[in-house]
Amino acid sequence: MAAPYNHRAIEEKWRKHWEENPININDGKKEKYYCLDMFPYPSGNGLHVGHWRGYVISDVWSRYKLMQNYYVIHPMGWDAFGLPAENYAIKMGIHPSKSTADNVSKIKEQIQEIAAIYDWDMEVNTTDPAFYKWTQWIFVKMFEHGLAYQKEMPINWCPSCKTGLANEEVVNGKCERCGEDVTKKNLNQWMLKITSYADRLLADLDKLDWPQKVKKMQTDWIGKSHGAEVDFQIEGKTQSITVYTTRPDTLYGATFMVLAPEHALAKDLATEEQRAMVEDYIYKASLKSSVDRLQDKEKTGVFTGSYAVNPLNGAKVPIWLSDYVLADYGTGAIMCVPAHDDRDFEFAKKFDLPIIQVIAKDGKEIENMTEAYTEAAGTMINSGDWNGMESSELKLKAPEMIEEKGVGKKTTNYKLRDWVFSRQRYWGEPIPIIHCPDCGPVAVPEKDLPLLLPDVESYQPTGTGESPLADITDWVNTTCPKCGKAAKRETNTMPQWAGSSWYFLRYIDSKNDKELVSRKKADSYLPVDMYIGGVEHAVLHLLYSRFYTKFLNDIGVIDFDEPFHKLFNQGMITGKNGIKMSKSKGNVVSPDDLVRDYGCDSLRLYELFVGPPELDSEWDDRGIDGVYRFMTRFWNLVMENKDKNAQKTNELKKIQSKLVYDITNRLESFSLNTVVSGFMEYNNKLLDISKKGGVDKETLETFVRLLAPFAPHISEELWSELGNNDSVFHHGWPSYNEKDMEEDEIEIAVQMNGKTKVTVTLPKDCGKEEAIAKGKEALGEKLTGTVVREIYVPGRIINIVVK
RNA sequence: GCCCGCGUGGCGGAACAGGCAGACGCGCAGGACUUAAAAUCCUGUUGUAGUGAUACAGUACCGGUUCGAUUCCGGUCGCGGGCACCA
Repeated sequence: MAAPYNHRAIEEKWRKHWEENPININDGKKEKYYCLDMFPYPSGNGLHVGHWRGYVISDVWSRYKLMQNYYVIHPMGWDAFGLPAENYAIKMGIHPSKSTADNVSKIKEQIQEIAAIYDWDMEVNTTDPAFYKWTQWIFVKMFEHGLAYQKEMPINWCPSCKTGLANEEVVNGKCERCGEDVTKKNLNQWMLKITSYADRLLADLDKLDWPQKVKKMQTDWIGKSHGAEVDFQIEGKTQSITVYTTRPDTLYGATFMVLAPEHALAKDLATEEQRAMVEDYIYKASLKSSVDRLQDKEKTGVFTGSYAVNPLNGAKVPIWLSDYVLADYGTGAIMCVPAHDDRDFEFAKKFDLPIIQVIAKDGKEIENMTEAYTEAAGTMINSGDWNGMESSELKLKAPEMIEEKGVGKKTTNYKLRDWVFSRQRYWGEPIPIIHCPDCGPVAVPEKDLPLLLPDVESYQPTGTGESPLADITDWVNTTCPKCGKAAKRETNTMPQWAGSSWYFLRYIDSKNDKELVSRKKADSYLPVDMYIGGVEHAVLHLLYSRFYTKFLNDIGVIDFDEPFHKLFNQGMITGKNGIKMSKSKGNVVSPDDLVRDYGCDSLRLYELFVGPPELDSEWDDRGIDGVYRFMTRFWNLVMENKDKNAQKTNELKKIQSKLVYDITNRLESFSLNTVVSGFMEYNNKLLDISKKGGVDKETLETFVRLLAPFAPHISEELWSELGNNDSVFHHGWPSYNEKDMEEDEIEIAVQMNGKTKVTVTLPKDCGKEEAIAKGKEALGEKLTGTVVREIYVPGRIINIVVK
């Protein structure tokens, strides 16, 4: 009796073996393949089975590429700065530098349980000064190129995390991290001018092999629109108000204007009688949080008392203020066409403002309008010289026509805002700027980088809008690098996204202290070929990384302008009923016990078997038994047959080729759950054959080679049991023989009126006449009625249509 | 409100390109082995009717295209996700 499957002994043996004899070697000749995981932040809770799945998927893919003879770049690192790590530290009362280091070593141990082929020599950690030196260096370069600038403005503020947030970090008016309602706070902030890359960020999405969903989310986030800016002269003043509209075709229907309460002219426009009301409205609007602003569906507003002139027809239109107009989009002012815009319609109804239709729907004006007609479809009416034109055509031409008339210009707009980059927190990269009373903001010289984060006792956020660093006077007080006079350091830190926006560049040259990455290495090993991670970063990290990459390309650090060629988003593993795994819900499944009881190989297979990798799956521990049974049976199959010297029959030839064909196709299309079911299915077939006679060695070896990327330990062990002395990963990916898969006879279904009645076995190249005859014969007595049509699709179906 | 995706047994899920729906696995039921249990192996497992071969129904619902629809088209309902006053 051969040895039973002992996962613990086997896995321990091969882990040690791989450590001493690495299987992924860069010999300088092989083509590279860069397969990257989204690096984790070192949470104190450790890994759960959901994290595992992503890492298993990327490792399977990496090992597959390895077997296809690539030099595989498959690194891992730590996104250790930022709010989650700091909040954890505060909660536990441990200094973040210590708690993150502890968590990193804990998680690293867990990640090593996966037995992925990570190259730990490449490891990076965003909190390592040797790493963040370059995070700061990029900021300095952006500052020098005018892409990092300061601005005093009301920004999103999380009262619980006590810091400012980027637009991307506010989800439904709440803080992305802690769920607290986000308020506004007026702060002087460092901003990154991501908007100057808006067009390229949008256009280059076409180049990427990414899920449609993610591309669309980025497209929507960038939110490019085409339209016109139109100038409305203020009555009795020399100034005019510029509005942005995507519907210049409706300009004749503009019956009033609305300015955001924060608009620069808002106060000046108030007449004596209206002044008190206007100032009251502006004050109240400033107190509203973004949640209030979202939730208050009911329109509010105040009349300024002033009027403007419609530049086309000279009509006098009242100027109102309302918080439904956003101050930071377009010009912060809009022209209102209540007949053709829902929001303007609602506002006009509430404040009893005139409604003029300028598009005739189906050739006539709508009587008793109860809602706005918002489509650009119909003939123009009440529109002076535009009357009779088609609205959809006019919409496209109007911007130029307005430009010709000298009352405005054609323009585009984006929803994307510049990136609020300052955080009033301790645990981040200090922004390397010195504020000099004479020179203004001056970058810390490159020779002084990294600018170290000072080690302090008190790192709690202050909540005042000042960073905790502001209290460290010896650190704050310095001299200006330009003029040498006394100056103060910037005390805000960078957001968590700063390090993660470029870390993938650093892995391939992680110890270089002269450059961010050597150009030679960058040209050889970058960009990333396959990027695997959750979909939650669709607009945050993935947009920021693309922005950074384009900038670094522009300044010549790298020679490409998109970081990630292909993106795969794995689904989430949830607890029962689709509830997200979390410590507070008590439904976290740790991989540790499963690895102990079933082995790493079984857990790897089961992580894939639970469902399609791109979809969310509910975790159910029980299913792993099935995978473990498969492993045992396959083990027994090989052990029983390895020395049998069984003949290779035609049947076995066919099975071998079909196995390679099926597994490869499923793997290529990332249908990893069906790869595993395929292994089970073919194993069952071979067990059957084994009972009848035996399975030849080549078939067994082929199976082992295919299984290797999925279950590496057992595959290496069986590979050696089959008499091989080297690693199974050095034998390439198996190929199949088309001829061996050909069938002489094919069983096909015989239908009557499209419903299958019987099956019949036909020769491979059976002609129609013979096929129909055999089909009818097989139907026998079931064939009733008059035959009106006979359909034969070779290899697929016979269908007899009767009446 | 707008945009995107998805609805298949008791459960997770499969079905290449419009051609035998339910592969594979879990669970469950019965059997073998065992003093017994676990493990293992075998058989069955969409529903209804029938001892049975078999018949009919069936991929959220209604309709269409087709010899034939889980697959394509239109509509309805349900679930999930994204955006959310962006003019």
